[in-house]
Amino acid sequence: MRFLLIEDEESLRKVIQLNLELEDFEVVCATDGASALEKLEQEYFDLVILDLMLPKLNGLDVLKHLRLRNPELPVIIISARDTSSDRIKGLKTGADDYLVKPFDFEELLIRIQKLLERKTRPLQNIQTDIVTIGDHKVNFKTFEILKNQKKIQLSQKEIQILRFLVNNANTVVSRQEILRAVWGYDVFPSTRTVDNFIASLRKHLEKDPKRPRYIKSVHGVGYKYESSESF
Amino acid sequence: MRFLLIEDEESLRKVIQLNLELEDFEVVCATDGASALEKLEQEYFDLVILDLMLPKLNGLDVLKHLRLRNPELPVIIISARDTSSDRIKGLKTGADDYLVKPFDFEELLIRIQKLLERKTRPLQNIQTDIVTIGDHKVNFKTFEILKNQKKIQLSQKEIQILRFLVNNANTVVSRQEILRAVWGYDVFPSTRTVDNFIASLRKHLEKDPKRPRYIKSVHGVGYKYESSESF
DNA sequence: AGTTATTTATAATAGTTTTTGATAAGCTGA
DNA sequence: TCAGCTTATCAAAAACTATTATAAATAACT
Repeated sequence: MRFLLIEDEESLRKVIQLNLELEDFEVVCATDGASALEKLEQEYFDLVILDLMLPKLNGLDVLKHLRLRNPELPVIIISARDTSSDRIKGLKTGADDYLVKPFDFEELLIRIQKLLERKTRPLQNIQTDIVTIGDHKVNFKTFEILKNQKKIQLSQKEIQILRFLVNNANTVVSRQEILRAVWGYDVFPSTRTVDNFIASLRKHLEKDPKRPRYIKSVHGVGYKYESSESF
Repeated sequence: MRFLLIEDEESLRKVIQLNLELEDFEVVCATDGASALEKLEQEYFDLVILDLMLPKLNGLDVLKHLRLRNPELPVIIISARDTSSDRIKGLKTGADDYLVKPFDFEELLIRIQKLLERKTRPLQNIQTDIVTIGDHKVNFKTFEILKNQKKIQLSQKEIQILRFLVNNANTVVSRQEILRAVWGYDVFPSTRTVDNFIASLRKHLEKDPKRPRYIKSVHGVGYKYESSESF
């Protein structure tokens, strides 16, 4: 689990980070609103801990911006402000929980656990081994595509990327998400690499790779596998 | 939706009950721990609001009993006790949220809504990701507009601005607010840029872009998305 | 080791989106 | 009504993103 901790005050940040790491969470920190948004665009996180009083861009604006792209990501606000209207404002803007400073680390931990418990990705993880895409049949078990009696072998990375796209059918996924899903957390090649694999998947699957019917690009965001109608 | 409100102090109980009923929830009350447990055995509830200081059987014990039978039922504790260890004890015993008295009714309502949302998440999300605007359907997940069987891809900024407008339906938002929410960083383009995106959204969504029905201009202030259900 | 296939990087080109600025049109209040 | 300010529209420039081909690095196989 990877968290983004957005907190400008150094001592508190260090304490929270250390404690979360002791609980075996991976913690990335940001110390102001602008850099937090940058990280949110570029990396994947499972949960965000957000201080409201930040330099450059205040916490609520960070939250608004984040929610436009990512309506699901669990966000816990930590703030010294403790009036009812502060809490209401935070929750209304889209935070999942609001914790008043100073707080016990244990309470933060419990609230984190409660949020993560609920986060499950249902439907999309049902894995079938053979998927029909147009007039091709993809066998994820044997790494083959069957196209009018002809078999084509896909490579490891090709099939993994295709699997990820198919699992998230009709949803736009960013190159970062693909990298994380296929390569894992640590060592990434560049996002251009993803483009190359997309190109070769299109060569295999699309009648006209220049006008893809199934693997679509979404400019500025990523790619999307389109199966049926998405409405 | 049927709630069980467990609170012995009459005036507070009445206030909460009345307000929840105004929100169209059905509210059943219990005034002590024993009768609360009895009701929980015999009737169905979608959510429980639980005061901790109760005659006969204290709130935490009620919660313990309840959880044995019903590990999923959302429970919100309301309590005058406000130390960290009280809150931790409550949450650890299995409450989903903990609200300190005195509280604004609005905050209780928001927290209730957040809990109920999560319960029904899978289905509800599909609904909130697709919004109908006139005879168009906007899919915020795929960045598309469906307009008599035709799909149109929206750009990133277009969809984000539209989402912001829709999130703030029937409220006037200034260009500055749009810039802050969508661009976020400290270097902004001019507010004219917003006008351009509004124009292109109108081109997509409005029958007659010169006489917009949904995305209205409010002279001197900004724009307002007027949802069809506002009257 | 040598050969082949796969994966990653790079760079030029093509394609889109975003921004700007100029001008026209629209509102508002004295 | 008219002056002064706000908003709409358009086209062109700038900024950014995707695709493609090609080549280098790595791994896998015989």
